[in-house]
Order: sequence, then structure tokens, then C-alpha cells
Amino acid sequence: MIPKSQWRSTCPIACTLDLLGDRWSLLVIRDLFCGKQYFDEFLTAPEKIATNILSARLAWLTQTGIVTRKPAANDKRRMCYQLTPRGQSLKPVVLSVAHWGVEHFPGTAMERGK
Amino acid sequence: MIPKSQWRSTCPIACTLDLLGDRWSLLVIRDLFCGKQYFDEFLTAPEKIATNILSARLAWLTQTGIVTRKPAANDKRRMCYQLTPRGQSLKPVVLSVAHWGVEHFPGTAMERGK
DNA sequence: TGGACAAACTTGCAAAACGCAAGTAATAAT
DNA sequence: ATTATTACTTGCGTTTTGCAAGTTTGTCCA
Repeated sequence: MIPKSQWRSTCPIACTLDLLGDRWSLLVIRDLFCGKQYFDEFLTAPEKIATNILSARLAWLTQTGIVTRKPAANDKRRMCYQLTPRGQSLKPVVLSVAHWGVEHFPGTAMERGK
Repeated sequence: MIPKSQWRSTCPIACTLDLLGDRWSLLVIRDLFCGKQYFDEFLTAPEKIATNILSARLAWLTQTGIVTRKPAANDKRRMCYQLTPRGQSLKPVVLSVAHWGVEHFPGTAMERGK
């Protein structure tokens, strides 16, 4: 169950957008599907997300059960972010968006691993 | 071809989010798939979009070739908005988002016509 | 063991987007 | 001619975004 005080409506599309309908969440999730796990790995994406935004998004995605957050075994500073089963279930959403983008934006392409 | 000066990257997901990755665009598109065509019809949705936001989104979606905008035959004031083929091709995206929402938000449901 | 370094944030602040309420222009109805 | 309707636009206060700089905690290595 996803915690949030105010959903705009009981429409599943509206609720999903309330959860991750912003400019960045789905890109973070894309990178998680690509195997990225650490804060600085997300920063290397070509879209150049700001650290405060990334921090806020990871916290929100953790809070809502889309990702897990735990310290790496060998370095307690490094936080390891991974998709939960709930997060992994977003794969069809990510793929349908990616597919539409490839069809409608000349010059774009899906990278390996997606 | 979609006109915009600055895309964040050449990733198809990032480009798609630049186009309609905000809180409202996909809800307008949802309503278009449901058969809504006129300004005041979109205003009746339970999410209560503001008129200036709706106006801006319809203009942007028109400009980017997702919807067409023409006066109704019998009333020149009424603007009739409809999905273009490009807009209709978003159906798998809308459906995958709706499906995920139904699975993960108890109490939500897709309405007739989607 | 102590100084340099690194990871993951946090803070400050300016700019942009959002959202509400009220106003307006063009057309239609009576 | 007057009133109502449609599709906006404007003003303005609030919220979110984005950039740069700073902070904290943990690691590395001489």
C-alpha cells in the first residue's frame, strides 16, 4: 500500500502520476532497470539531475516501496538502491514509454540492458 | 517531427517525459481516449484541472501534433479537440500506466471506454 | 593516528511552473 | 438588444525546480 495523504482522484492513471509523474522519477527507474545502484551512478546520466532532486526522488521512491535503500556491504557510506518487486513491475510501463519514444523521436534509441 | 528547442538527452524515455511528463498531459489524453472533445468536458474530470493549465496543455499538445483543434461545425466558439494518429499511438502507454495503477492502488478502477 | 579524500546528502536562493479566482472577447440564444 | 455560453487570459501568491556551495560521516593510506 502506498502512503500519501492526498490523491487527486481514484483514477489509476491519476494515482500513478501522483506517484511518479514528474520529470525525473521514471528516469531514475530507467537507470535502476539498467543496473545502476549508487548515488553517483545516477548522476552520470546524460540528463544531469541535480543532487537535491535525486536525493528527494530516491527518498520518495523508497518511502513508497518502489526501491530499497541499504548501505553497501564493504562501504557503509555507499547506499545501494534497488528496485523492489513493486518497482520491477513497472517494466511494462517503462518499455511502452521507451517504445513510443523510439518511434516518435528520430535519433533516439534504447540502450543495452533496458 | 516534434518541435522543441531543448531535449534533455537522446533517450526516448527522457524525450517522451519532456513532451508529456507533467501532472496533467496524460490525464487530458486519457479523457480524449474516453471520447471527450470540448474544453468544458475536460473540466468535469474529478481531478479539477485549472482552466489556464488546461488551455496551456491543449495548446502544447496541438503544437506537438498529439491532438487536432478545430471549431465545431454548428458553433464556432466550441473548439473540438481530437487525438491525431500520433496521439492515438499513445494507447499502449496509457493502458500500461492504467494497468499498473489498478494493480497497485486499491480502490482504483478503469472506467468504461478506456 | 591523522590528514586527504569520497559518498551522500543538505542548504540557500533565484527562476520557473502551478493553481486559484476573476476578468474578457467572440459567438449564440432569446 | 440583452443575456448567456465558450474558451480562454491575467494577476498574483504558492510550490517546485535547478544550480552552486557547503556539510557530515566514513574510508584510505602513509
